Amino acid sequence: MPELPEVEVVRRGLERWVAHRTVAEAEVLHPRAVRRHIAGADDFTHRLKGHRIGTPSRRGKYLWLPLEDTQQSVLAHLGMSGQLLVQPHEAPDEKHLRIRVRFADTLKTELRFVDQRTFGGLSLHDNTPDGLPDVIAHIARDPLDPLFDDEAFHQALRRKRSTIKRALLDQSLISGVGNIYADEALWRARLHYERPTANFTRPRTTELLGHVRDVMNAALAVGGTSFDSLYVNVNGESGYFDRSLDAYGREGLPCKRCGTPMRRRPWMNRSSYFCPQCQRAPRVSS
DNA sequence: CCTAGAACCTGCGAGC
DNA sequence: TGCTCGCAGGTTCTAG
Repeated sequence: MPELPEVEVVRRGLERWVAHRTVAEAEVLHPRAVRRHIAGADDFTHRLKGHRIGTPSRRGKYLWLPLEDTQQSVLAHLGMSGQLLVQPHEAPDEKHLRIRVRFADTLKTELRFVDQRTFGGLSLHDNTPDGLPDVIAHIARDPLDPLFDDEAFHQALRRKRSTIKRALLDQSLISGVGNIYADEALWRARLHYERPTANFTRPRTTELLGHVRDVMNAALAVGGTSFDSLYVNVNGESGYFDRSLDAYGREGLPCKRCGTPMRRRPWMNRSSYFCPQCQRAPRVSS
C-alpha cells in the first residue's frame, strides 16, 4: 500500500528512467485511470504528445512529472494498488494495465500505469507559481519536507476536536501518512489511536513527529513496504520493510516491547493495530 | 465551519 | 464446486 516512502521510491525510479525523455504517444486503456483529468482521455493523450518530461517531484503520496515547455504537470496518485512500471516494449501487457506512455527515443522502454483497484490515476494540471499542480494545493507538506512546520502542526492539533489517528491521516494537516505508518508511529510513541488531539502538549507532538519521521526513513532505507505483491517500485522490485513492522498486521502476536498480545480494532472501514498495554485507551471513549 | 462515516473499486481467501 | 462475505484502503463526497 503506497504511502510516502513507497511513493518516494517510485519518484526516484522515474527520475532515473523517465526524466528528460520526450513523449511520443500516450494510450489510455481504462477511462477511470484519467477520471481526474476532467477534459477526458483524448485530451490527456493529445496534451502529453511531443512534450519533454522534467524532474519528478513529490508531496506526500502525490507525485508529478513537469512538462518542460509548459506550465503544466502530469499528476499521479497510486491509490491503493497503483504501480508505475518502466517496461521493455515487448513485455506482455499486465492484466490491469491502464495507461501506456511511449517515448521518442531509442531506449526501447515505456512507462506503464498498472492499477488493479482503480483508486489511482494520472491527470494533467496547471502548476501554481511554486510549481505545484493546482489541484493539490490543499495538501499539506509532508514530514520529510524541510519546510514542514512542526509548530503549525501542533497548533492545528490543538484546534481540532478529533483523535490522533484521524489527524495523522488528514492530508491537509500532514501528508504522506497512511494507515500502516500511522499505526507504526503511534506504537512507537505509546499513544492510543483514539487519543484526543486538543490537549496534546508540545513535547508529545514533537515526539510523535519524530517517530513518524523515523519510521518513514527506515522504510525509505529499504525501498518501501510491500506485503501482497501489489506494490512494486518503478523497476519492479518489491520492498522489504514489511518484515520490520512492529504493529501493523500483528493481531494476536506479542508486543515487541512488553509481550502483551497485540489487538486489532475495526476503525473507519479499516483496522487499527495497537498494544493494549503500551497504548492505553483514553479514559473517555466514544 | 466542523467532524464522522459512507462510497468508490477489484481480487482474494475463508467459510459454508 | 461454487457461492457469499469480509477485507484491503486513499480520497472525496455527503450527512448531521
